[in-house]
Amino acid sequence: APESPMSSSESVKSLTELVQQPCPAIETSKDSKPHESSEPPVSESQSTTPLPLSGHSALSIQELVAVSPELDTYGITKRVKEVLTDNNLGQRLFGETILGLTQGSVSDLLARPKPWHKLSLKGREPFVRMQLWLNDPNNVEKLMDMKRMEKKAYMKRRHSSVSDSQPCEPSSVGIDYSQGASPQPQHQLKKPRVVLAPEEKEALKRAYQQKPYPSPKTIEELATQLNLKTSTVINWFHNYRSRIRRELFIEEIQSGSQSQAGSSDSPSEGDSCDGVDTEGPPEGKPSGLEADEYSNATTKSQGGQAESAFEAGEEVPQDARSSEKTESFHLGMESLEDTDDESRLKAPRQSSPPGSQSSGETLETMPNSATEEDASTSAASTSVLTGESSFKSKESSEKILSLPSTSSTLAAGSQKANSIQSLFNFSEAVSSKNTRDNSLRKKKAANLNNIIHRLEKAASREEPVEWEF
DNA sequence: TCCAAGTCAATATG
DNA sequence: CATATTGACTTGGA
Repeated sequence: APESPMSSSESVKSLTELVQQPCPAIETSKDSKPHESSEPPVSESQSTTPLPLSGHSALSIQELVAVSPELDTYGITKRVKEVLTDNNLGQRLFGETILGLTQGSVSDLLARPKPWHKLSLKGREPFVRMQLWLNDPNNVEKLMDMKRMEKKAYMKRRHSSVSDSQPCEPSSVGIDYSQGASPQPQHQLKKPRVVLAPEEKEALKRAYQQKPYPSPKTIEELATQLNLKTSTVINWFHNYRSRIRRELFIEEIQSGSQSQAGSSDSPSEGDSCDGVDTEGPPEGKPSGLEADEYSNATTKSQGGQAESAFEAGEEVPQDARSSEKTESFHLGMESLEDTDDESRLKAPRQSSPPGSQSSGETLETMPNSATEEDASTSAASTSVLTGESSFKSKESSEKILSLPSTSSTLAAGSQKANSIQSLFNFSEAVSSKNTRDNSLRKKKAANLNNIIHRLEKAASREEPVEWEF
């Protein structure tokens, strides 16, 4: 139903051609790459292409990816989703047989595709596979067959095990865990999977707002205070950072470039914070990707404040799990730093009440590298807290760095390609919904921290890095 | 070593 | 059942 008028179709061509007809005879056996030369070592490793790969061309997917023109990841996932739902094909089947990925990964990929230019070679692979699949006239049919086969196998199995009530057939490979006895005990060999409580996540998010890249010391403290393993805290930060980054990417795609300097959305602006963060559900685009998550610390400043947010958890030695914890602390965000030594500049008392205007600049400064931590922390956190106001500096910084925005200046081969897709410019299609401006803002603020971090890191270096935020 | 990018796989949700 | 979320792990780069 949703429109999908785009005249896309052709863009696809190029890739198809690359696949279908290039490579003449040259057989392969160990490849003798027809291309240039580079990278003599590595590459092969082995098979690398367990999947069908439509018609099995002589080229490996990796090679295809390497020569693939820029693809419209968003458009591809959109079409794949359509085809799958229209034909009642599940992500699991599709993922396992076409992409070689698990259901969860497919779900993620389809829901939040990253723009092509942000993907690594590895990350592009699934998209090339999807494109290939879309180009295959029998794609659906093949998958349907697979589905049937699976069902048949399943039926067969069921049939055979009918007799005994306990189909317990460890079957499969490997040494079964034999004396498992009752499936109750033991299992602990597989780790229970940590599940962070909402309060713990909140606390981590607050910590993130203050310092996206906590020092080992800070991490240690967080772990202790939240009663979590250090590795869990580290992993959480890694995951959170990269997931926030991804959210920013999709914003980038959806809101299309459009980054007109100048006026921008002046209205609103100051207000916002105020009360409730009314997540404007007003009207929604079809595909609801509302996922603001990552930023909803929502933190409307106010009240609370001071007091390291975690103080509470401190004196509760008993096991963390299940315990509700107090949860009381209102977003006190404030440096949880003081707990440790700390000394030198104390974070400004600053509670964040109204009027607290950010400390604008701060970036560009930071010349000295040593001691970073503190300085950046306070600066960053301050701006984050005040959110709105900090924008000023944000924009200025962007200017300084001249962000490339959509960049993606193709370059794929010599422009001769002409027909090569043009996708990727559906920009204004959906205009901007300043609805989520608020959350967007927070995300950007978070991203700013990231930028600052990288700037600092590069500060001690010369070379003209390539910044793309 | 740290980090980012990709994934997996357990488990939430629908 | 299917799809979405998410802590942990794997790779590869510096």
